Amino acid sequence: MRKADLATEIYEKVGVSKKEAADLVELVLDTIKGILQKGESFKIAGFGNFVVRSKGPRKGRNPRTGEEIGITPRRVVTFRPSQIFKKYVN
Amino acid sequence: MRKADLATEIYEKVGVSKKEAADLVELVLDTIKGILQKGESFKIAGFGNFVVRSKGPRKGRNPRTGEEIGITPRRVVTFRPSQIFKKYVN
DNA sequence: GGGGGATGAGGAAGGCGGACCTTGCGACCG
DNA sequence: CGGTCGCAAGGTCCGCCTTCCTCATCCCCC
Repeated sequence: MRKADLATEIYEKVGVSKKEAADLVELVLDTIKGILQKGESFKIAGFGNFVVRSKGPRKGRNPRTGEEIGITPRRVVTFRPSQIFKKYVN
Repeated sequence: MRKADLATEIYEKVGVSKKEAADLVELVLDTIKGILQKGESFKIAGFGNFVVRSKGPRKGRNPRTGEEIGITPRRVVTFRPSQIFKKYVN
């Protein structure tokens, strides 16, 4: 399932052209991306929260050589799914 | 930042009414939610992937009593942010 | 637009599962 | 065609997950 497939689903749901569907998908996602890039968390009831978290330094390693390397502190975007997803246990 | 704020941002970006903006936000998010609820992963280049993962049984506990409780296996929706978010280290 | 009812979300304690993170290249999406 | 993603191995550390109550949000209707 990719972005194009999402556009298709929306195209089938609503009476818009495939291009319009693709455009608005792009618009919404891009807007969310912009919000997160500003470092701001983002909550959607009945869906989940995008939370920007700060991670401290850590040790990683070069997967090829196995050499240890320091991982710099950074901000990461995490997604906390809504409770509703718990229903889909199986 | 909440869903209503996202609608406002989109309203400012594009020449649509606030209600229309809210509607299409709802539509896109709801569609994504539906995809994930079907247990299907969902990739968006330059944004991130929603991956449905299966989690095995585990032990939790009642936070009030401290009593141990078994956690049933389940499917969870995780979000793997795109590489582009790594740029926003600080 | 504002108020009220209803639904959803967060937090607390603590242990452990598992996700993260490194580099570089091949593959594939866009 | 260009840019982005996935994967490889392995250790560390983080955040998940329980229950229940409170608060905020949200939706609806006037």
